[in-house]
Amino acid sequence: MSHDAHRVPITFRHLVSAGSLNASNPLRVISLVDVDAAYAQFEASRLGVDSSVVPLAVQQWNGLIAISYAARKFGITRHETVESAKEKCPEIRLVHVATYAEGAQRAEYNEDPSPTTHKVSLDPYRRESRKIVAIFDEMCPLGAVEKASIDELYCDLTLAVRQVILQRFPELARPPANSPLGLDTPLPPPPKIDWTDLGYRVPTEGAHQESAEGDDAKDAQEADKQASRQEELQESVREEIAADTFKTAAINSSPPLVQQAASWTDYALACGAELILKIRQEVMDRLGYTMSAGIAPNKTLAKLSAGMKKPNCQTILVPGAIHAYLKDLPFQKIRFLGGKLGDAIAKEWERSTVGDLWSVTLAELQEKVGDESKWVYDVLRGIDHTPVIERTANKTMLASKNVKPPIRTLQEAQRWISILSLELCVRLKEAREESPNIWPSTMVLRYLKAGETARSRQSSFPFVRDLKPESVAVVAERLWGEAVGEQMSSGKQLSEIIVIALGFSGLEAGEQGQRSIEGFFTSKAAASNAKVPALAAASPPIPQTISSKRERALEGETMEGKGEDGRSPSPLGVVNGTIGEPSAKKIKKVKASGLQSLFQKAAEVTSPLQPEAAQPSVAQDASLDSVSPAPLTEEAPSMPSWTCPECQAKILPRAHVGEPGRAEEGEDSDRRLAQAKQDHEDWHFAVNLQKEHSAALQPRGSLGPSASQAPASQRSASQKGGGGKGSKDKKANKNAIQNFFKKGG
DNA sequence: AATTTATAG
DNA sequence: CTCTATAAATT
Repeated sequence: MSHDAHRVPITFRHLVSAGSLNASNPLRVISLVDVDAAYAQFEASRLGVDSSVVPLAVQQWNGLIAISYAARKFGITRHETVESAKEKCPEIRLVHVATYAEGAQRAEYNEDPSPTTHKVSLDPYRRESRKIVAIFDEMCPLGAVEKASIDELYCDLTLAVRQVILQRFPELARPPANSPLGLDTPLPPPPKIDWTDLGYRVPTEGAHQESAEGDDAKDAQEADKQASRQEELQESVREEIAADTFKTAAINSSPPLVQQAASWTDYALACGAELILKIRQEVMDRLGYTMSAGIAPNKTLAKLSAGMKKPNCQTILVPGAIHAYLKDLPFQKIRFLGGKLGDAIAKEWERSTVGDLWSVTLAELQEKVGDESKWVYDVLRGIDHTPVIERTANKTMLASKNVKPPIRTLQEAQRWISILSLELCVRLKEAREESPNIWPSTMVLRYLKAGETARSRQSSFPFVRDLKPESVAVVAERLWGEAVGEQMSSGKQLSEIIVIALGFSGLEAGEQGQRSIEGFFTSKAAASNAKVPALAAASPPIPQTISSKRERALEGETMEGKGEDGRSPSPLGVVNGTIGEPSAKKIKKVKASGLQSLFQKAAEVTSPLQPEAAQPSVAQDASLDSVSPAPLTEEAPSMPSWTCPECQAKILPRAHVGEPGRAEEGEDSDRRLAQAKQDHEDWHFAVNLQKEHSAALQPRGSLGPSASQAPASQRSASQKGGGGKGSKDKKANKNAIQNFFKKGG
């Protein structure tokens, strides 16, 4: 499937236009990075052992929740019991997660915690996670960093890559002066790429490739077949460990591998790989953790790629490799197809690989999966426009406990509530170190009675600068009382509560927190309680509604409404502010799952420029221009000229030239002015991009092996203890930069 | 505000 | 697939 011929040429606009900064840009570069066996590495580090060599597992009660790669070689897997693991590897180092004990002020590594008295704590891992995220934030100043989980994050490297390309090829900032197509002039042929050290490349079709890295993953997998020959296995594994072990695959040197880039897309991905390599090295240097990464044109493919070579490897998936790779991939490995949706599809068509489903039409898909169909259809073809959302802070935090034995009395309830309250308190406090103004608008108490379904009770939660566990507990107990209190208050114990959870939601970085906070006080002012208003008077005057409705609306439009796409963003969060979405809804909705929004909105955006998979894409860069609504809304439609706020240049409507396939019935000088403005802004964009100094990604000599690390001096700024403030400023600055680019200057 | 659903280690 | 966490839709 050599569809190169069909592919739309990559133009200057794609490289240089702020307006082209959308999910369809062929130079889009996304990465998913995850910490290898995260908890195991974290614990190993804490204990001063090398988790790549020492078989180690993290245990939670009697189960294992993380297995070091060294331990995996013994065939030990997640969800295995401690006993079973010891059988497979008698010398395995087992570490129990930290726990909160009654009366303690914080989670600790207790000797032998019991589920009857302790509560598991993942706090230490969240802390490490934050450190890692901070490094990414620091080193990806131009792109969004989205924390996907405690050990995974996405980053959008598109801008950083553009910057690198423009630094290396300054002449690309402007199309040739005499080019009639202007920004729509195709870029010159792409340069060569030195793949040395950039990671494993998923083989492109036809061409048999060698891995630039070791074959660690293969070795790692190899031992996974256990059964009766456990002894031999242990033996062989030991030898293996003694012999070589963990090559620092991504860092080792391999014979130079220089190739002509198949396209600028490939070159861009290679640049992304350089960046990720450096960040991974930085994380290794500062924190000592290995990570695996995928570098690809979108989130789905980046995630798949990251899983291909582990641990400590990064994988690059270029367009030319997508088709062959997806063809035989079990489709249920695709993100979000691993659950019920995937099962439903598998059952309906009795297929298992992505390629198997290529023959299913969109219409057929719609019949069975309704609103998700477009997303599914696209993702099966390697297309995924979901944006990387700048988000490193959580919106909710929940501390839950499966209580054994079940709670039967108020005293027992209070005991667990105090522990859960403490944990929430600790976590909120730590979250505030990063976002000082963050506070939860709501507190939620969830509980599960034996044999029933979960229930919950919630109420608004007041802002308190110096939050104490007791304060949290007061609210929690009130909720408890409302929920089940009466039944057991008088000592008569009824229902058995087997799960109790306490959480915060509506966690918002008070950007303009002041206002919000004031609003809270003024609206509920009443409670004349000085410092700890509502809390002191726990029961009666708790504010009913902090109604963050306006804030949500605001968030939806301000932040996400823009998306990366200028017109139809598909943020994970926002579902309502859908743009024009008339048709999509009518189809029967078999699933009605929470994925719909995500899918359908992402799908909405057609992606003619998508370099991915079998897309016989059709040309129409035109959309890029229509993407700039800004000038139209902010200026009088009839305005014959526009003055650049940046340089005061007076811009006149663009002359009639170029714009193939776009020759509408002219007359709209407005449109041409908008174009001219866009071009002008693009120019600023390019210039600024060239000026900007990327701390992380320094251009390395044309083709040589990765050049020296960016001098620490250049990026030092923050990082030290007082990280709180520093990282905040950093983030603000970053947002400013991003906004600048999004608005086109 | 309450409840349910989906997903993922 | 023990438990824990998160996001979001529905009502």
